[in-house]
Amino acid sequence: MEEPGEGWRRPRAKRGEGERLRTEILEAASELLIKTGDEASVSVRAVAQAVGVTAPSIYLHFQDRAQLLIAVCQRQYEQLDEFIQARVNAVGDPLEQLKARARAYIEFGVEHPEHYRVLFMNKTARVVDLAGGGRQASETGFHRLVDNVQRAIAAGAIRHRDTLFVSTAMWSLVHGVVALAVTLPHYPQGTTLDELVDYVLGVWVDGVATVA
Amino acid sequence: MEEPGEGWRRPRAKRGEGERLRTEILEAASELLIKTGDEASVSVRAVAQAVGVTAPSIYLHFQDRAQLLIAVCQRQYEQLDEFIQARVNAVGDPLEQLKARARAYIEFGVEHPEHYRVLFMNKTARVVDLAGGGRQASETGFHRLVDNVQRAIAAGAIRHRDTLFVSTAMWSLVHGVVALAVTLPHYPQGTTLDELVDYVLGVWVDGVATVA
DNA sequence: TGTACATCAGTGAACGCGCGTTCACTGATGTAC
DNA sequence: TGTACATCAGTGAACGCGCGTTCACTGATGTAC
Repeated sequence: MEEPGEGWRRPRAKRGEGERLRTEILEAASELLIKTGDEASVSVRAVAQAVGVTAPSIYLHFQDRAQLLIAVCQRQYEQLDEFIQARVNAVGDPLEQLKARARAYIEFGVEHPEHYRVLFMNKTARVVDLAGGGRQASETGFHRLVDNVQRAIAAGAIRHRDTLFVSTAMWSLVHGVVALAVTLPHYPQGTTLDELVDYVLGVWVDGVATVA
Repeated sequence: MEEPGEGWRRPRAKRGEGERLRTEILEAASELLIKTGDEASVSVRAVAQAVGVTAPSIYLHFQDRAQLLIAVCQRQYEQLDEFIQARVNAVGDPLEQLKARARAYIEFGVEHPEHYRVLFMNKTARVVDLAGGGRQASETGFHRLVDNVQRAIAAGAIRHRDTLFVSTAMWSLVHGVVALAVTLPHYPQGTTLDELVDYVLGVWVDGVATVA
């Protein structure tokens, strides 16, 4: 934070630099989401105050609060995608890639719990809006999984033939782990998350190799 | 509904029948949760209006809004437990019981999506509060699962020895399915939920039999 | 070099809303004598 | 059988709050002549 608390007022941007505020708003909203851990706390007024600007200024760059939140998620979604790809690309074997993908997804979710909530656990999960508006960025995530499953099937590591079907099942599995982890304070009880993930993925790859 | 809309006012209870209002409040709150599909819409005022009473009357029976919501969940939690036990008791084999349990859990969640959200997907999941206040009702659910896993291990259907560990993993699996089902409008894509559940459970019981 | 003007990045005040909660009260119901 | 009284199940009005959003505006920055 360079700004000193409540009364701070951001210096006005030079001409032509109006877009800078947009970025600052997005960053402040994202920070606020992390800090408060609650989507409801990311109000137009709170974001404006964090940036050091009055509330109506937000509307210079976003149509309304909903669009602001979608934009926040768009960014986060892209970061999730990058994070996963970096991990996956470090591995060669399709099945190992699938496991690396799952681990990366879980790690990212656990480390950005409130963003994960907004993206995948909200009543109308933001990932859906993303699929509407910024189709490209949004669909990549799941389709990369589908591709990965495809390669794993081709390599003989997965028996079932419908890639979409297997991908959906696998997403459900990892989502369950993340969703409980970001929700229950004492999860997982009596063990570590890593151990649990090892076990779950172990069971999964074993079963998926033989079940049709 | 016996009451005709907005202007309705519930006749006042006879002396000694004050507790009746408590039940009516709980029922109205539960209905409201289903109808609006949104916890935020279950406001003290909205519940009061649905019952046909003024807002302050709620405070005759509940300390505050949070306690009201907890009580709503308490009821729902008990119903979930009953529903699952009925299904499980219709089966003999421990592993089949485990599958029946999973299916029942998923079915209940999908058919009471908003209650499921409040219980298991909220930021501070209500199941946690329940564990604090009404420990008995709350802990039963998970411990019945642990018992079931224990029996399945004894029967040789599951290899891993730590029952709590395996139970946590299994809960994560089924939670993932329910959580996505109550969140994504087009889930699961290109197939039915039943088919998906069959596959997921098939993979699970296969893997769990051999993986340590 | 000077000045009138357009543009741009915001501001300040206000709107109406629904919320949880408190407080002093009312009026029907039952009870004691 | 009649009446004073306590109790109980609510009511009505008000509190202060934060919210999203709109609207008319201001004043610094750059541009044209």
